[in-house]
Amino acid sequence: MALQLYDTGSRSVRQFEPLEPGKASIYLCGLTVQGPPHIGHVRNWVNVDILRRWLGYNGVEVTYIRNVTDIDDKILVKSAETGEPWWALAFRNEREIISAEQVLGCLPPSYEPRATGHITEMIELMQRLIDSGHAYVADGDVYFDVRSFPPYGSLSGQDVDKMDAAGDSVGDARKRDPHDFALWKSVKPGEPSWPTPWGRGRPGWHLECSAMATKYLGPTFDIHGGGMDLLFPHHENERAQSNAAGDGFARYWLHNGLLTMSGEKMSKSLGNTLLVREIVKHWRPVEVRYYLGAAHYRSAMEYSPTALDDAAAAYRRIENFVEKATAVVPTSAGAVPDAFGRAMDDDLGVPAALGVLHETVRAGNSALADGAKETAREALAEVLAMTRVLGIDPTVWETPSDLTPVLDVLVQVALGQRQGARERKDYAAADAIRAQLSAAGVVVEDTPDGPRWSLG
RNA sequence: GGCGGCGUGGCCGAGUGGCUUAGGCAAGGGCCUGCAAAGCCCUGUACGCGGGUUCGAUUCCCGCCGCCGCCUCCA
Repeated sequence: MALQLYDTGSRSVRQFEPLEPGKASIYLCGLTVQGPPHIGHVRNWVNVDILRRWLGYNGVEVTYIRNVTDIDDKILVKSAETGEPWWALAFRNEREIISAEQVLGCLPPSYEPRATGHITEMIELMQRLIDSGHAYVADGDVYFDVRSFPPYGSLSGQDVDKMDAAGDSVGDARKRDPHDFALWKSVKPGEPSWPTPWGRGRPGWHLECSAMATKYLGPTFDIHGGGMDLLFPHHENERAQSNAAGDGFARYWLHNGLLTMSGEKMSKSLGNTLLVREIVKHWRPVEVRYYLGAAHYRSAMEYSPTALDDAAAAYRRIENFVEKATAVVPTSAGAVPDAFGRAMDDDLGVPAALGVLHETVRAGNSALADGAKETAREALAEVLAMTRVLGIDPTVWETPSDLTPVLDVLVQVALGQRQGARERKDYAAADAIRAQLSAAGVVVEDTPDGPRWSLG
């Protein structure tokens, strides 16, 4: 396939050539399960989901790993505050991640490894780093020696000598260099710990991703993703650990633009979060998904309810066409238009791809109006193919309830009466019926083929 | 102080050295409709500011202003 992706590592758009033709391996930094997921997190998942679906459309088999960080400082702090065991708190939030992802129609990862389940792999990696002189032990902590790895900083474009030192590092005599970071933290009273050759303790944040990515995807794999905010230090450190240990690690680094709210990054620390479980109370999940996926994945995005309303309206336009066309010229998904494919191949140009989608919808609507059935059918097949790639296929998202047939009978009775009134030219009575239905959420439209109703 | 990015018409959001009016939403006009709704057609004339390069810049270069992210946990 002709997919090109912007690779942060080389700061350029590169042809995507997987390690193994026909297959692609993707690692995404998941969440530290200190809290439930907000829409900034899901934006990232939706974008990866679209990448995955596009690869799948092109016949590429994807292995997708997204980790769960289920042990870290914040989880322990929260646990101490509330009295809920750290593992219960972590698991509760992990389950909500899975729920949020399902609600927004993301295909589940191939696997979601937990940090606490991979201590052995982390110890092995640390041992390799210590043996090769890239890590050292100090008072039961294990640190990565950044000066031993000259490329350190090049992924994120940082120069160690010009960086501010981490605030908590100043005066820390255990570190050889203030920029050294902890691979492993020695045990503190009351905290969970695991045994290592250097004493008991728990993993630092960066180590786990290297250990798990290479365990499931191999020493070298295709794509490593995550939010832009993880580039430094997290991804820089991951790459340093793995490359220093001799692993090729990620071949393409993809970074997702951040979602801001009131002009600031949406984040748990700042407290300006909008949770997935909250937003889906106000908008249908597919509309939320359309909204989150509509901007280019690398662009910054400022949350706005108005923009969400606009996105919902845009999605309904597609949905309306699919409903109408399916009733007249039913068909299944065909191939996507070339222009759509070119847009997607260009670093996942979803905005441009949506342009093609909407143009196809317009052509389809025109064809329906003109009675050009074959043209309409072709448009529908294309629209279904495109919406499937974007994960917004209306025929999948439509969830008729068991009561729909019952409701249909009742609405048809009312519509029959309305038709009678219209034929008598008693428009006041006809409109009264329509108004009553509308008040109950049943939207009635008159079409050349008779009235149709839907739940607005 | 260092690094990266952004500033497009009412809003969201693409893109390019001179025909693309990208696309969506909203608005106005029209067609259709008993009236609506949906749909279709038409309309807005935009690229932060100041220079420079060029026959020509929104698109390239320089400076400035404003905004965002990272340099500390964070998708």
